[in-house]
This record gives sequence, C-alpha cells and structure tokens, in this order.
Amino acid sequence: MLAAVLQIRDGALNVLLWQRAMEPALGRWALPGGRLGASEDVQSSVSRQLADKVDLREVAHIEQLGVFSAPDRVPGRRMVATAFLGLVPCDADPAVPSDTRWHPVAALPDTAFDHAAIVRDAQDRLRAKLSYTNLGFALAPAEFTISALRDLYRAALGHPVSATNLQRVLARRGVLVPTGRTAASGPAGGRPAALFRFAEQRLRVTDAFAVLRPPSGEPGLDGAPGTRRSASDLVHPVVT
Amino acid sequence: MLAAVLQIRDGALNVLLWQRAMEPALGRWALPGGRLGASEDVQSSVSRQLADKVDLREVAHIEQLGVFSAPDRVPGRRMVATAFLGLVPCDADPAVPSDTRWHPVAALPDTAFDHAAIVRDAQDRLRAKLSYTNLGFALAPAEFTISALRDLYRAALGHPVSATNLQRVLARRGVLVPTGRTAASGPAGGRPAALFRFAEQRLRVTDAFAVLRPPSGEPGLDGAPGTRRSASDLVHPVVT
DNA sequence: ACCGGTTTTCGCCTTATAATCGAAAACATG
DNA sequence: CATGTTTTCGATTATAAGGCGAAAACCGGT
Repeated sequence: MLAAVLQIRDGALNVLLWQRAMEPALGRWALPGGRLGASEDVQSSVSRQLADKVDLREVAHIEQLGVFSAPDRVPGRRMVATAFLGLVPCDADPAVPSDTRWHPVAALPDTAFDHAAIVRDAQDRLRAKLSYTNLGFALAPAEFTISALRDLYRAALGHPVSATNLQRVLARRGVLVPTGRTAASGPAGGRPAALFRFAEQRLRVTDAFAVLRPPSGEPGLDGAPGTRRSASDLVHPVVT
Repeated sequence: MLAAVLQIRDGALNVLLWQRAMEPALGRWALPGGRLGASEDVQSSVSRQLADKVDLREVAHIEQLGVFSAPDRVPGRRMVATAFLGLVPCDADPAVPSDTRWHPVAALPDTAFDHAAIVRDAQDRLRAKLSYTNLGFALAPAEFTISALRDLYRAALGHPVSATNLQRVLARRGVLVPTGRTAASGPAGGRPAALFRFAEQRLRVTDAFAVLRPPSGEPGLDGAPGTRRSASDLVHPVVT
C-alpha cells in the first residue's frame, strides 16, 4: 500500500516523499503508505494512509498503479506493495509533516527500496493518460488560463506544448469549457486571457483514441446486450 | 493471485474457468489461481499456478490487471487478489483438467465471488490494447491470413472489422509483416490469401497514439537525460 | 490621444492517420 | 473459357492534430 502523490510545483513535476527514521533504509526517502486494514479495500486504505501526510481533500484523483512484489524488494522481510498514483492540483499547498517533502521527480534524492521505479511508473502513467483522458483536471486549479494549463502539461509531459494546439484538442473533445470570465492582464500588459475549467472532475477516456472502430451504427455482435459497458463510463479505463 | 486466461474459440472470446469442488461457492465457476509463495513475485506465482491448468508454453502474453480487495469479496475470510490477464493463441488447444472448461465471456456460467467482474476488466483491457498495441500477436497463430486475423479481432472487439483497414493499419505501424507464402485456396476457389506474421512476439505500444507530441526533434526538458525511457520500450505501457 | 510592446486568440493551411469504396488480381469449378 | 469467389490494391474521403501568422485586447509612456 504505497502512493506516489504527484503535483506540479515551480514548473516541475514533484512527488511527495518522507524520510525514514528507522531501519531498514534509515535516512532514505520513501513513498507514503502503510498496511492494509481488515475491513477496507486497498483504495480506502491508501486514502487513510495519506490522510497522515496531506489533506485528503487536496487529492483530486487516485488510481491503482500496480503490484510490486519482487521477493527482495525490501531487505529483511517479505513485502508486497500495491502502488497507487495520486494527483494534487497545483494551487493546493497542503501542510505536510516535518519529515515529509516534495521532491522533483527529475532529481530524486536517495530513495528507499524500489520506490524510484514506482515513481517512474507513476510518471509514465500520468504522461500517457494526459494524452487520451481528461486527467489534466487533477493537476489544474478550478479555473485557469490556457497558458497556465500549457505550463502544467509541459511540466508533466517533459516537453514543450503548443498552447494553441492544447486549447483546440481539449476543446474539441469537450473536456475544456470556457467560464466566460477573464484573468487580469500581466504586468507587461497583453490581452487578458479567458478563463477555462474542466467539464468534469472525474476521469473520462477520449472515445476517439480507439482505432478499428465499429462501422458506424455499431451494431455489435456481443452476447448479452446491455451487459456491456460503454467506453465512456469506464472510469479506470483500459490499459497498463 | 488470479488469472483471466482468454482465447478465441469458435469465433468468440472464451475464458478458462474451473468448477469449485469445495465451499465457499461450491459448484460455481472460478478463475484459476493460488497463493503467493515466499520466494516468487506475483507474475512468477501466477505462471506457476497456471501450469496446473494449461501448458504454460501456450500462454503468449500475461500482464497485471489489478488488485481486487473488497473486504467481503470472498465470504468467510479476507482475500486480496492480484488479477492477471493471460492470452492464448487461437491455434493452441491445451489439455485442461476435467474440472476446467473454456466458457464464452458473453455467456458466463454461475461464477464465484467477483470473478465475473474480473473477466469483464480483462476483456476491456484486451479490447483497448488491441487498438494501440500489437497485442494481436498473442491471439493469433504464428502465420495467418488477413481474413483469419480479421475474425480474431472481430471476436475480441465484439464488432465487425474491415479486413482492408485492419491490414493497412497494422502494416503501417510495422506490426504486420508478410511471410511471402500464401495459404491454399478455399473450397469455392478464390484468390489464395497471403500469409502474414506479427513482427514481434512482445508487447509494443504504437507511438502514434500519444497526442500532444513534442514539437519534432523532441528536445525534452526533463532532467537527468538518458534516465527517461522512450515510449517504445515500455513493455507494460501506460494506462489502466 | 497615439504608438510601440506584449500576450492571447482565432482562422487558415498542412500533415498524419484511419475509414470507405470499387476495381483488378488470382484462384477453382463446370 | 466463362463464371463465381475471395483476396488485394489503389484512389478517395473523413477526421483529428500540428503549424503559422494575423488580428484582438490590454499595458505604459510620450
């Protein structure tokens, strides 16, 4: 039960780590987590563990990342961990305990166990899902300009992003809606930017990323009609 | 530790289930699996469990599906299961124990616990990955005609697929290569079909499915150059 | 009030990829 | 050799993404 909680800070992707005060891996930096309780599922459990580190209301999205189970991943005793990816909007600055810090994923400190690999997987997952879902909602504030959103995507993806293209791709998919309001101009003037928000605060997959689509009226030769869920209500869609 | 092992049989997607001979859920159909050993990771473990049910050499691909952990998913005692997706090429017909059968996923029998939901997740994962990976290799024989492959995709996706389009989409991506040989004509004559094979037998993600790409030379403003893995060597890519 | 400087926004065009359609190719049978 | 069947291929259309530059909307200073 571990979580890689990511947030964009100062234009870079950061992850929440705490410094271990005991063996094994004393002094190294580790992902927050804990043991699974008897009457909770893994998702509730990880949420509960995180409550010690950050204000839970700040975590906009959380999902399973995978199971890490190499027998020797934790020296001494057998530990099988279910890892999660958590995302915090960039305008939140949750209070964290004194042993806990945000670290840029591009320059991790000395990490414990296989936690560096888990962070890499989390980053990969985030990058991929930014492409074909509305996952940006979990990184952005409630209201934002396109430029601000562009900066978030650039930090998360690790490469420059065209504001024009971002705007249109997201608008066409219906994930971005204008609020009608505008932001104040910057110090040097310039046209005031329109404010946008994400249409939904829940993960949704872009339909169009599926290739080899059904002809058109998509008759479907599945058995059990009505049993099949439509692509758009898959919350934790599809890949790993 | 459970596996939903899928195979196309008689033009429909099937899953391997065994009938429980003990409580709880006596008589119901369950996914094969077992407990994690002390010195193995979950993937090795599931492979080991499957060895009892099918010839392992027949399983062309296996990957993590997710953790199922609702406290009451198994009545009586606490069971947290890591579920896997396994795929068997359609030309294999592994010998299975007498309590084990293939069942069409469209018409599952009385299933135990939450196994029906796991099978649905497995099917969703397969459908999605057929779109943007070369995962078809795990469903198809070593050599096949486009028509045969079309039938496999149709069965897995649940909707009609154009052979022409399938051919070119996969060829353009470089996942399909002609062997040069041709199949024998059918009983009614017709032009003999060319035989193809998948270029690789390992999962590979189509690069192009990523949107919001880097400008062109993809400079990348990541830290730690060389640390980052390229999209194409992600074996278990990216989504869930 | 006007002018240069700045930032955002929008329309037009190009490119990339997928889907559709129909004609031609290659075989079997009578 | 004509006919029917199946596959293959080229040409075309459709859709989505990326690139580019002009126009819009604000600033501060002259």
